Amino acid sequence: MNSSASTKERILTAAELLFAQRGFDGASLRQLTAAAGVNLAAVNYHFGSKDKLVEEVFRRRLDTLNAHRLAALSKVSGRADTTLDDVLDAFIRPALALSSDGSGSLFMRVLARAFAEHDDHLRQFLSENYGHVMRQFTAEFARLLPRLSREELYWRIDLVTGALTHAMSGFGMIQRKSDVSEASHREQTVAHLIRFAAAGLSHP
Amino acid sequence: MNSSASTKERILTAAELLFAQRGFDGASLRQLTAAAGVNLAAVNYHFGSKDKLVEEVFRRRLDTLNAHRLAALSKVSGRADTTLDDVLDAFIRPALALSSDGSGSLFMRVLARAFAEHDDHLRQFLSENYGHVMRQFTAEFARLLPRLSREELYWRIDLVTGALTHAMSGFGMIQRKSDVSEASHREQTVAHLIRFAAAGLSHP
DNA sequence: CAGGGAATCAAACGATCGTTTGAGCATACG
DNA sequence: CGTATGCTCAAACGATCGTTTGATTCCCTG
Repeated sequence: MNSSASTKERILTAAELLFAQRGFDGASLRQLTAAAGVNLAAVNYHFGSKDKLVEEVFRRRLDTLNAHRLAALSKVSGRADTTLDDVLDAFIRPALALSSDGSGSLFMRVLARAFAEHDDHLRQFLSENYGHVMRQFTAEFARLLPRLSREELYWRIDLVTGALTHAMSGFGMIQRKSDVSEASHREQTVAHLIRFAAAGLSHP
Repeated sequence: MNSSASTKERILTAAELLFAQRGFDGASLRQLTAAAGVNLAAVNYHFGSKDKLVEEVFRRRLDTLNAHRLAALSKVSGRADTTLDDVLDAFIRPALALSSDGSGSLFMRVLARAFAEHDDHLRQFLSENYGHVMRQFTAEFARLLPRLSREELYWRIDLVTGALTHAMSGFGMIQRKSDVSEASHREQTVAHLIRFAAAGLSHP
């Protein structure tokens, strides 16, 4: 573990890894603080409780992820020449960029766990802090797919969300071949997911 | 809890509910046996350990689910006039039938949890016992989508799996309107998922 | 009716959990 | 220099975990 980072950062990084590997319940504070190289009491001192630590793990990544998503969306939102692919790109590319920077894909696995857990408290936290992002994207999807009823649109967005979360949490993610650069591999993956999502959203 | 069922069945039913609600770690044997109305020691007596109980929860549902899937697949497999929708129907309909019979949708949530957990032991158990089903469906998809490379096919099947698991675990599942019968609502949902999956699998 | 294996029971086992405590250490300010 | 202040530390707290034990009850068979 990087001993130059602050105690809080080291805890957050170790927590992200262990939450991805063993789940929120499965990862104990003793494993976690040992991996981070800090004292057991440091979690409660700096974050208050284990639950607050979980929230901070989400906040740290989702703050930048959603900022990037909204920035990308604002560039294409409302324009007459915007395509469905443009909006999906704004949604998918920032998440994949997160997955590429070292430990980033771990966070998508943590997010997949949060979806699988039907924990009310965690869902409310995510909804309160980051629901507006989904709302903005949904509005733009609705504009580009006027043929779909609200019910139909929600259905398809939900299915696409499931597919993307599943894929980006690293399940069947095709391994990068050694003769392909990291950047071009990511570009291929983005194109891949966009094509799938666009087909699922806009099929007749 | 149904006091007429056997102790093993009552444990399995209560376990399915609590595993869906709180996860495999989060649901304790004390909560579980109390909900089932049996003694704490009954789990270890009848199943050997908590891990074995988890496996039995999967086995009970997947045995019949996969039998139905393979039976439906065998009716359309290899025929010249079989369509993609036919194969998807064979895959989706049995799962949705499971979701409809009372506590069945709980099992899809348990399955979604199993996907989110990257637990090696559980994944190996599922692969060993039920991997052949996915292999048979994959072979049939490959036959009907000869244009796709193996890599491309695996990608799309993985994305579809994520979408279906996500949806059937009851996330955004549209509530049945009171003026629609259960049977016709299920029929609509099957058609819905098939259309989405077909679009995602076969798009150009 | 007597005997015996299967099932259930209350109770306890050691281990591990999240959290709290109070002493000890560092650095910065009057 | 003395003393706040922020942080780290080992140790302990009570609670809960999965599992085991040994006695007791149940029910079938000979």
